[in-house]
Amino acid sequence: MGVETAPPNKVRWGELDEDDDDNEGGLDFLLPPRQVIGPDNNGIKKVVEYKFNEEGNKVKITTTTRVRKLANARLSKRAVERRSWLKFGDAVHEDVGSRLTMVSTEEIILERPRAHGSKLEETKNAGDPLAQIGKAGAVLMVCRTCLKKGDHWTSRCPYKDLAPPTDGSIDKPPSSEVPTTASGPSKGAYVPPSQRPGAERTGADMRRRNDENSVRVTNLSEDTREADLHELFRTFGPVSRVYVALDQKTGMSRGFGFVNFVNKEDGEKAISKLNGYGYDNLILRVEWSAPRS
DNA sequence: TATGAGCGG
Repeated sequence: MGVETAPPNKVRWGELDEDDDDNEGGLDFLLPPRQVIGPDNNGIKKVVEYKFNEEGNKVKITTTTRVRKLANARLSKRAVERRSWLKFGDAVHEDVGSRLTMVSTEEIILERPRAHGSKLEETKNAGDPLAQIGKAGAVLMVCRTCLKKGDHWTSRCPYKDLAPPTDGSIDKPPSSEVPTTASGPSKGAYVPPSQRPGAERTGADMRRRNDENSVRVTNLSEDTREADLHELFRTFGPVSRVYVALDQKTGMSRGFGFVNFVNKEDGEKAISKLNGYGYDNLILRVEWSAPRS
């Protein structure tokens, strides 16, 4: 009386004792005791027990099981703390500890970007405050070279090779001690060799993108490298960039590439000389490239 | 087979 008992049907299978399969016969006292080894660090638990089988022979039974790692001992302090948090949302109706993970059935609408200025966008976004963000973003795009707003990034400035804006233009303090790139190198400021007056545009500068005078080369053999293309095309004049399209996954050449010439005439020459030229067993196709979208 | 990668304030 008054003894606390576990509620019926609330027994967890994992806590069940495994020796509820007593063999009738009552000879079990003749057997060595049951041994439990582990669980070890990998959660492997071994149970060695002895029984009489149906023919009355003594048999040894070894059971190896993987047990769940004992929870709180391995949890961080923070994780233990989290367990006492109040449940919220749909989970308030859940029993404590009944579920660690909730599956959200909430519907999440994802906006599909649409071509700018398409009819659908115009009508759908009318009066939608979120739609204004895109326009605000355009205003944030201010070229640091020519200061034009909403047209291009600094790296794409059509005037990037021309003189930078002079002092006295917008937003500049009249007499500033602060060295600026816009007003040319200040005394003693480091200027990379590639940017010193008279420096030739080669090597490292080739990475710099310039879509002008871009020549597309197709039907390249798969082992053509950018260096090979450069060798081949540089004979016509200074080359500002060489690119061989590679497969993102395999790293293999996709068989085409681009060569940018500093001077348009050199591109013309290259096209007229190299288009149809046999290179590595293949006939090259060389033509002006369409600007990339 | 065939028109490049990535970086933003």
